[in-house]
Amino acid sequence: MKIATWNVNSIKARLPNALEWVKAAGPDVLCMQEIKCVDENFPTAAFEEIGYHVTVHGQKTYNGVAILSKVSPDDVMRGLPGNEADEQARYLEVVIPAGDTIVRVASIYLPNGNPVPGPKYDYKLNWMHHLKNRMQDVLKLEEMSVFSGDYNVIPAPIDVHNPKAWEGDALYRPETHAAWRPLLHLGYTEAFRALSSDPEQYSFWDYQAGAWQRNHGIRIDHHLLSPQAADRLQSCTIDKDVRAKERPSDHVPVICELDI
DNA sequence: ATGACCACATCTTGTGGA
Repeated sequence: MKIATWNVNSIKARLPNALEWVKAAGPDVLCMQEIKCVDENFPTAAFEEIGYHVTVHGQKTYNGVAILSKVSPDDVMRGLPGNEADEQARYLEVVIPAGDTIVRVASIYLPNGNPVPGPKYDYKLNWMHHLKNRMQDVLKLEEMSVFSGDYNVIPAPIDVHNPKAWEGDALYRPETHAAWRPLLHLGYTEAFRALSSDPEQYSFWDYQAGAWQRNHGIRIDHHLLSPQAADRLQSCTIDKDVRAKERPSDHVPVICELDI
């Protein structure tokens, strides 16, 4: 089973690119972030035509997450439990039937958090706390589960072109890492780094300053796997060629393959 | 050395992204 995550930076702006990529890559599940539209405006029919079920948790102008899946999800949850007051659409969880088993998949758009200090950073850390609670509860189910998305966390110096330049940034500060590590300590495996120690592997390049051409990127799009899923992990790849397309998103798809 | 982009809203400019 191939599970992909991709921050598309507006599904309306990215529709031709997204359709082309989904057709070519054929993921079983695609977690999207920053769709930037309400549920009714998501181009559902276009993806149904190429064989996908579409589940959306949208929002006008900002944020918004969706999950495409080749099979119809059994169960859907919008928003993080215990965080019902959150106005921002950043979390969508589904249960995907897979033969005689299931895989739980969440699409995550974790807040950016800049500038620091300030309410946006407080919101980020609070959101990460709610995410940890959910991941802890899901772990108890002892299922294959995959939390995929734009975490807005650069895990380590190897994951950024110029670590010095990011010191103090909400994606890289000590408090952010202190909120990220507990997700792993619960027992989750970050798929890409579990399989590769290669440097200069990024999932985001800024539109500005020729960041793509110079490979000045950061790795912030991740898959966190429960032990049951991690035991089946076959590969995790970054589809960086997508960044060189016409009118690209600033993020590229990251795909993990599970032996299911 | 410096600066460099893109998407959205109902707008020719401000906000947000990372």
